[in-house]
Amino acid sequence: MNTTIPNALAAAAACPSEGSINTEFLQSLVGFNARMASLHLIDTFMHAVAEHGLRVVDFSILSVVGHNAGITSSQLCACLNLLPPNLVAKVRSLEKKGWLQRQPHPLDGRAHGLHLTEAGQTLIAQAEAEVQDGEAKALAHLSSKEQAQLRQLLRRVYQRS
Amino acid sequence: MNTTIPNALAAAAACPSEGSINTEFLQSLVGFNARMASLHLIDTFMHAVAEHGLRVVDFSILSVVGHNAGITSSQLCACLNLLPPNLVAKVRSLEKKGWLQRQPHPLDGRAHGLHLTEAGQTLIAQAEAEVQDGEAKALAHLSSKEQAQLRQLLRRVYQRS
DNA sequence: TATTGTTATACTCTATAACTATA
DNA sequence: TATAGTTATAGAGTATAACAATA
Repeated sequence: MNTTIPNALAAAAACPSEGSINTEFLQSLVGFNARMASLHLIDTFMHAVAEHGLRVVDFSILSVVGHNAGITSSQLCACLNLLPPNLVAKVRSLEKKGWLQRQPHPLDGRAHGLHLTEAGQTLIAQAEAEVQDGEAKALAHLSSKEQAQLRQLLRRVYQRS
Repeated sequence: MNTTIPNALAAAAACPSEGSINTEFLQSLVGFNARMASLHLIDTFMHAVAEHGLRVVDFSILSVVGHNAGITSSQLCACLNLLPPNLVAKVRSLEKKGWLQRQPHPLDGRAHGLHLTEAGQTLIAQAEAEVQDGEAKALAHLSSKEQAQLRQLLRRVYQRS
């Protein structure tokens, strides 16, 4: 007998259609959802900071230095989850662009204190406002209570756990 | 007059100490917190899957293919946020290791349906259990209600926003 | 014409080992 | 001996343009 049509139908049934893809397991993982959400959000403000010639990490560095004048590289690495060798080039390029300065550390001859220049302060003030604005738009469908809840839960995931 | 000591004190005061670093601005961003949380969580189960010779993305690929036999590369790319050229080498290496198979697509001559081998099914079943277990331990300090809340909020961030 | 999968390629990110200057 | 910063380097991740085969 002719089994061509039934087999074809069975084969077609075995092909997940566009909307029917099951990602149930991955979606059950907080880690997967956190990664997808961070990619989505970071993508939104990557374009904003890119207009200033900044990468996302550059933005984070300038922001932390701006709020912590004199911070050292190793302290920056600790709070941004960076490795020291990978920070060197970043600092050098931000210095070259006139936004960051390294000054001798007053208490430790091995270290350098990081400081923003005036141009750096102007830049980061504007960039922070833009980033804040961009995130607000990307999260407009969540209430501010939900946003606060989300921030707090995420912080508890990675702090002293 | 001697201003050495006061200046040194002023300089020392300008050096943020270990615990006093202000990351208030970054912590106010959901995107920053999501990224830190995802890095933390993914790090915990990266070691688990690495013992099977898998990267995190390899794990995601095998898991999705396992739950969606016959899925195409472009569908995989869409749901895992990958670019087609970067999937090619991944699929090839998983095929070479005997966990994945490409079969001619029954309805579209351009495409291939992806399927797990028996070895792939065994592997992913074990890896999924290990990953689930690892995440449960990493999130043990959050109640299951809080974990569910977190998952749901994160999903709303990146889905149809 | 549009789409699937692919090659080639470049750039960025991440990680490790080893060195120097100072503590 | 330990730590801050650095160099060199390797490997993984991410991005774009261009092409062949098929729809």
